[in-house]
Amino acid sequence: MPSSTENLSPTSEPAPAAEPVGAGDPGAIGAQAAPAFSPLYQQIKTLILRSLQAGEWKPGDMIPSELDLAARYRVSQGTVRKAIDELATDNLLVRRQGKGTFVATHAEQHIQYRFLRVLPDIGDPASQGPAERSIIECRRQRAPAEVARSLGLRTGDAVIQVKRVLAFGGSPAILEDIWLPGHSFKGLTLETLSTDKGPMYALFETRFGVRMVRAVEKVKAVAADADNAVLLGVSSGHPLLSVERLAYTYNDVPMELRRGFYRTETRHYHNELS
Amino acid sequence: MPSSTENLSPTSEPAPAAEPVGAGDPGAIGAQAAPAFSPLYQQIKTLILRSLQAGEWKPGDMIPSELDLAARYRVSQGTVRKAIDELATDNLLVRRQGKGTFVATHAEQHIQYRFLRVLPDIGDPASQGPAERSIIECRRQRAPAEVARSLGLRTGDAVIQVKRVLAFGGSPAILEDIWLPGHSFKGLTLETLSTDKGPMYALFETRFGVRMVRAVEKVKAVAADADNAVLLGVSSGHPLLSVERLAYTYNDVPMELRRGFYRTETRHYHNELS
DNA sequence: CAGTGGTCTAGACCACACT
DNA sequence: GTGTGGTCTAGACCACTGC
Repeated sequence: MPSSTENLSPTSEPAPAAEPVGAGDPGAIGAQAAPAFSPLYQQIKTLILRSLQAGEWKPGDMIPSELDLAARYRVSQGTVRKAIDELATDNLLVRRQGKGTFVATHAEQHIQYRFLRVLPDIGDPASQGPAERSIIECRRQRAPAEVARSLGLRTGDAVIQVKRVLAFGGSPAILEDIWLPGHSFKGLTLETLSTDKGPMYALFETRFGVRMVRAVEKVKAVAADADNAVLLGVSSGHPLLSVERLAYTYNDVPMELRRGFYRTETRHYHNELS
Repeated sequence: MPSSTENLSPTSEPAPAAEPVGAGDPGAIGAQAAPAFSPLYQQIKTLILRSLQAGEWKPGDMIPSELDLAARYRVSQGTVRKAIDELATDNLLVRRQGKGTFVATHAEQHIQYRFLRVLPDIGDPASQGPAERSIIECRRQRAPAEVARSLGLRTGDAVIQVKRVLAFGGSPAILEDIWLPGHSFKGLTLETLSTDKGPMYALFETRFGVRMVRAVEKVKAVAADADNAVLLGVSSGHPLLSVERLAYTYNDVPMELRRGFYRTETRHYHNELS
């Protein structure tokens, strides 16, 4: 349990005498017509996000109670609640009644890889069992132009490339190429990846302090080329789903580019619209 | 603007003397251990949903103000607010500050077909221009087993099948087969579809009172068969994205089954994960 | 100006989890 | 029991819209 008063163990927050979060003087910053009005709860949300980025609370950790945070930021519980509500619907935090509010993590993610949108055509999601992963290669290299651009690097910067195959029930299903900024993933080796069990994104959290928060995917239908065909056990020209993913950490910083080829004869990419 | 007091023009709601929405006696219904506890705002949400289904407020309409609804349901404004908040995040309602809260609609849906997840690989979304639609056929027929099962009908029940092609810049891009329950779409003809401008789902709202609320899609990569190849202007065997959509109205009632084949050489299916 | 949604507060009470 | 999040209320005030 956290210490009773947050102020007794000051972290990076202003001292007790601090202001109630920029109260009462909206628009004093910009000289121009920028409306710049921001609700209190939004500002609180930003402060919490900052603590998340700074690693003050790590994935899986319980954050201070709403009352503690309200005292710390000098606002009412309701305002903190609204800030946390939004962070929770963004999947950055997880509320657990009676227990507390926790930093979301890719480990223990109920019963699924969090971002993997593949389901078997028939049977329940669990029927395909866990994915069997085999790393084909993991090497440090210079970023090709396109990869660099996506990751916000310069061409030639160090990146780590991982190539792997996922199989279900012994049958290869997904071939993935993954690019990671070398700077943030120093020390990632084939050995590390091979010994690890559990989602790759969970490994990123524990070993590199990188938490993937959201991602964008571009899906296409393509014909298998010779190399992919061999690795996936299909004939050349076979239709495959091409899934290109850009994953972001906090603050919309891109941290992973992933290109996957999916066999979809007995499974599909699932999506919900609303 | 709505009349000042809702009670003076009672609709289907209980008279003024009614109870405050099942207050103070939780669990009095079931004899068993069913916890059955439901927050007040959830009950309000259900009541609002019921009014939406019943057509008391139609797509595009403004619903009564929060204060009016609070009076009508005998709860505080805050409780109504929370109910509306959830309906708004579900895209069933749209809040407009200073104006009111409105029933969401597929017409005027800012600047896009609401459920079409296709974007050009390069350039901004608008660069592909509006889709050029050509209806190939529209016929009433008996539901095949699989279609009937998806739509919750019996095999052989009347359904309307629509086949159409969407093109961008004169180049065919999407071939769609659409199945609709005949019962709910009486009078839908090729003529109707051809003359109409605007999203098909908007037409469904105005002409048939059917509003699509959410949908689920299954995406696969397939090879074009002879027929599809001709209609899409590709060679047989060409990789296509197969997108199977089941769309639902209020209350999770399935109302449309749609199977699309997408050419994805210069565009992609876009998806956001979080 | 009045009417609408949006924010913020303060306090009471409920439901749940751990000890 | 104590502490946590969850619900509900009531009222004050702000921001935007349109008359």
